[in-house]
Amino acid sequence: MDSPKPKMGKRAYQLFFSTLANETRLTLINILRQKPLNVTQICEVANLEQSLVSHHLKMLEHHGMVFKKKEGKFRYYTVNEKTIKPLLESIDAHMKEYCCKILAGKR
Amino acid sequence: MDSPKPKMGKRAYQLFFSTLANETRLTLINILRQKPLNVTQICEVANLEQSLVSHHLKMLEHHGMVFKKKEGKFRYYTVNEKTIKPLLESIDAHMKEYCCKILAGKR
DNA sequence: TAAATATATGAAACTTATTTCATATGAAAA
DNA sequence: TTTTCATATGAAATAAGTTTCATATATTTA
Repeated sequence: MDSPKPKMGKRAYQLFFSTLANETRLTLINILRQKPLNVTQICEVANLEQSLVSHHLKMLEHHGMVFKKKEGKFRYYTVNEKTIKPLLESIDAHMKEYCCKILAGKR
Repeated sequence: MDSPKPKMGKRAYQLFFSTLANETRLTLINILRQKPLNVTQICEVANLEQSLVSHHLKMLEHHGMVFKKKEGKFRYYTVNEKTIKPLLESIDAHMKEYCCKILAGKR
């Protein structure tokens, strides 16, 4: 007996996807996938303003997609590999088939 | 040698996530997960206005997440199980750990 | 302890997405 | 062949999300 109904509320999914549905946040995630960095470093690498980066990191952290570690006056952020890796793999698989079609219409 | 860099452009991911980052579209996907339905039927089940549903189905189809099949004057929509199933599984796994935290702050 | 550095945050300005409404198109039924 | 039913679509109205700016807080260094 397989249940086609979702186990979590729609709202939870919606928040999850919304968190990733933003180019700035995806940039941050990809930067952090290489290695942990503090806010200032992230700003440099991403070439983005500090307050913008902080706002987005906060959201990512709040949704469990990155972790924050205090170190003196610095805050080091790391990506939640456990979530992000399999997720991006699922999506890559989908993209392989539909990416062109998707990107064609937009911009 | 494992590449931590993504294979697809950020933009593609962003579009992918945006497509799912909407409660109405998630509703439609969940309805279609049970079985294919035409637009009128979807409207009834979801209790949503026809034009709203059509707008969203169009986007879902455009992004390869549902398929459309003509049948007389009806248009039957089916969910792309191949994409949606593993995707939602990844997310459920993440949710199991972070859902409470996430939902606590919002609403 | 005053100045400097790192990060966070609230709110306004701005941008993008969603919904609604009116109407168009296309197929089938009368 | 007109009417009805099913679906689609453009555009205005509305809502939600993002960025910026000014400033607050916290930690170190001088």
